[in-house]
Amino acid sequence: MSAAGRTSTRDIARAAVRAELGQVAFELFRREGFEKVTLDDLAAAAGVSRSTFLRYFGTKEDAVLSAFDAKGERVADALRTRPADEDDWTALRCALDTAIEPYHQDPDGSLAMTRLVRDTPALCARQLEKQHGWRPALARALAERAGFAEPPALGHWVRASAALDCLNVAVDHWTDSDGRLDLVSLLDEAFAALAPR
Amino acid sequence: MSAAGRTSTRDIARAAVRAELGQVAFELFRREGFEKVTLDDLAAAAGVSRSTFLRYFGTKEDAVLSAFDAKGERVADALRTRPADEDDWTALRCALDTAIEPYHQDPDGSLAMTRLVRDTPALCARQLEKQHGWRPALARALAERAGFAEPPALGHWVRASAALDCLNVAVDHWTDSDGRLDLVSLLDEAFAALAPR
DNA sequence: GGCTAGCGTGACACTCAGTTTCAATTGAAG
DNA sequence: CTTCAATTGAAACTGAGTGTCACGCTAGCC
Repeated sequence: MSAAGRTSTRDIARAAVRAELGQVAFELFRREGFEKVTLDDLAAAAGVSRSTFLRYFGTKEDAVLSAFDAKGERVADALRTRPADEDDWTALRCALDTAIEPYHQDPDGSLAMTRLVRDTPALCARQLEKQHGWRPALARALAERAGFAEPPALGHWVRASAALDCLNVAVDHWTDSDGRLDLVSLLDEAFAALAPR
Repeated sequence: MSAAGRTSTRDIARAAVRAELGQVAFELFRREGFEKVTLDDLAAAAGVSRSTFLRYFGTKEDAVLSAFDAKGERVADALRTRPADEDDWTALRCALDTAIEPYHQDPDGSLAMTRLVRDTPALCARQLEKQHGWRPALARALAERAGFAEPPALGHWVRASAALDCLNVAVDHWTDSDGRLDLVSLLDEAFAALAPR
């Protein structure tokens, strides 16, 4: 969308270019390794200038990780649509179905992406940072569900964080199994591991 | 320690210089802001060359965060000394007392440090990354306690991660209260928030 | 159908973090 | 005192990210 809010022809073109650049970057990173590839390499491979590349993605990491940006909000939205009388854990678990959808849509691509991120410290760190940024929205969504006004309570923060850990642990194990294990079961198992006192 | 294992005069000097450099960096960052301060500024303020500064701390972030490096191992060690029949949550909660000790030793310094880190995206990210690196040791310690041989089960990873979240949430709230709330109570409360199904 | 204002782009210069190399110095051990 | 290894500082280099500016294309307007 442009600043005015209307989706123009230009915005569509921009999104297409962005997707294309991201794809080129992903393939180059996979083939050569993230740190071997310079911004100049990326720009050359994509047929644009270094300046342009950096205008689409503020950093090298974001060329690959910008796909994650919307995820946090989507999970928070899913959380808000859960029935009000549902307990936090069930609501969180169900909201995370939103987050694992892509892994079912495109298992091979997701596997490759997860591996690339896991094997690249810079990407790993940046992804951690992004996920950390999801927590306020999740905690706020939990607080709203509880009927509280704004400031989420300590418990909401803890449960939001723990749920994200479950997601990460489940995805890690799924990746270690080369995508053979069932991600839904792993996620259930992760949540279950939180329960026993 | 030098490579041989013996602690020599040089090693003592090194440690002293390292502590001094860290202190200078911390004060400069607090006064001017992390990103305003360049490596040249740091070196000049500490009276050493840029090269030397970078030899002591591989990155600008580590000048302030290298204090955290040992923490993960210390918590894992504390975990291993807990009675074998204790449940994971109790053991984790008690092991984390090791981690919050510095906050009682030097509340003002800890408060300043926590704020600096929280308000500086680069430091926040780097700290997150370091903490992420603690999880393997914690998960392994839990697995050992359970009598299992090496590969920690999914549940161990989940509980190790959740415990670290509790620590972080507790410290965040403690910081927000300007250190007025009791960190031990906050940590207890955080762990309690994990329980209710 | 031209005109123009604005956006996307490329070129370039710049700052700064981090790496590497090398020569000079220091200080501990024999 | 001499020798040898470790510490340091100087300097050159790579690469990420920022800022500026001028050019060209295109959408919208008369």
